[in-house]
Formats: sequence, structure tokens, C-alpha cells
Amino acid sequence: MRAYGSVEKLIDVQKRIAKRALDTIKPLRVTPKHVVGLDVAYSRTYGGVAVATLVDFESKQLVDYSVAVGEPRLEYIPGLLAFREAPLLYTALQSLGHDFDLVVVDGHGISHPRRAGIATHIGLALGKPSIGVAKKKLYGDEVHVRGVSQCIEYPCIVGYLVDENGYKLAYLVVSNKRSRAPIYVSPGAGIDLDSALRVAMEMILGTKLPLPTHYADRISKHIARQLDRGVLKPSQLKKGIKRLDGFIAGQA
DNA sequence: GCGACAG
DNA sequence: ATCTTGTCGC
Repeated sequence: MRAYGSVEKLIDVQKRIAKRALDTIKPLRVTPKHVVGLDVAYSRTYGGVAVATLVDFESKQLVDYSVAVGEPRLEYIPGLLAFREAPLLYTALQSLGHDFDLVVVDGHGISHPRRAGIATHIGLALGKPSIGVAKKKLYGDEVHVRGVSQCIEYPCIVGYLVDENGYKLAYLVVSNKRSRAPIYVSPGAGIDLDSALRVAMEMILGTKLPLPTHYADRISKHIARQLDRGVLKPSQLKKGIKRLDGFIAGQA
């Protein structure tokens, strides 16, 4: 982890990031047109495989995607995920070369020990609203408002996450009838909790994750496997929706 | 010392 | 995250 200095140093950076992000938390006044999804999978031979997807909010269709491959500069340390994955995600986002209005990141936003999860880091750096959607809890106490068996429609809000002061950090959402555990939806930056929840829920269509992140997860894992099989080379990676043929279809 | 611990 | 066979359920 020498590439960044000490852990204490990184923690200080996050405290500053959190302070800045706090001022950007506000209701989302507009309906996004294009939403980006960000996620990273891992290849044993080439390291991280970051994917940025572009989804049309209205039609819910995958418009395009881009990829970036490289060895992470830092090991995985709970709470410091942003320093490990954000750099590669930025690279993927740049090659996407398309404008967008909001970004959904695989991981937490303010539901983080210092209120600076990877979604917060990215949203602040990009200057655009960001939402964090994680599959597991990192920080906070869970408050359940209803049991999974009490859900009538999906996605279903089963509770929320609060900090030591009772402040809401994220919502616990059970995406579909098959899902057991909930996903955690929190604001990263430039958007408040309720707006983040609304946008995230509108993009969950039978999937466990919102479409942008759902696609990024599938594509990144697919590419990581192809790389490890040797049927695909990093030099041939770029971007393209054309080669995703039928694989994108039956994914719900 | 023990439990928690995004990806 | 990734490593992995079978198994339970729709």
C-alpha cells in the first residue's frame, strides 16, 4: 500500500472528502437522461477489469460500455475501496467518451465509517450526482421496518441504515421475490437519500441491482473470464455494444 | 480478546 | 472479489 502512503493518510483524505460532499447533498431536481454504471471484476492474469456502462434512463436500454484493465495500486482494505478501484473506473469512464447525468457505483456512498465510500469519491471527482449500491453492509445499524415475507411488490423497502446519531445513511431494498438479502442504496454526492432511492428503484427491473450496475457486473465478469481463458487480449479491449450479442438479452 | 469488515 | 460441486426450488 506504499503507492498511497499510510492508511492514516488515506483516512484523513476521506474525512476531507466527506466534509465537501456533505454540502452537495440535495434533492435531484431533474430526470436523468443517461446513467452510467460502474463496477470492477478481477482477472488472475491481468488484475482489475473495470467497466463503465451507459444506460438510457427512459428506455432502460444499454447504450454502450467501455473497459479498462490494470493491476490495482492497493490491496483491498475495508473502508478504503475507493483508493483501490476508483482509478481504474475513471479510466474506463474516460474511454466511454459519452456525456451522462448521473452515476451508479457498485459499493457504498455515505453509508461508510467516514461518510466517504467509493460512490462519494467518484461523484465528487466527477461533479455529478452519484449513488452507491452495495450488496453487503459496511457501516451503520440496520433498522427493519418490515420483514422480507411482508413484501407485496418489488423492489421492496425493508429498512434503512443509521449512524450513531440516528441519521439515515442508506435504504435496505429487496429487489425481487428470489432475493434473500437486501441491497444497500446510499447517496454518494450531489443527491440526497430519498432521490437516490427513487432513481435506484426505478432502474431495478427484475434484477437484483439497478440496470447500470447490473450490466457492468455482468460485462466485467464476462471479460475477466475471457481474459483468463486467453481468448481475449487486453490490447483488443476498447468498447462496443455490438459484440455483446445474445449475452445481454436473457439476463433479467 | 472478540466481532465486524463494500469489493 | 475469486476459488468451486452439488443441491434446493421455481
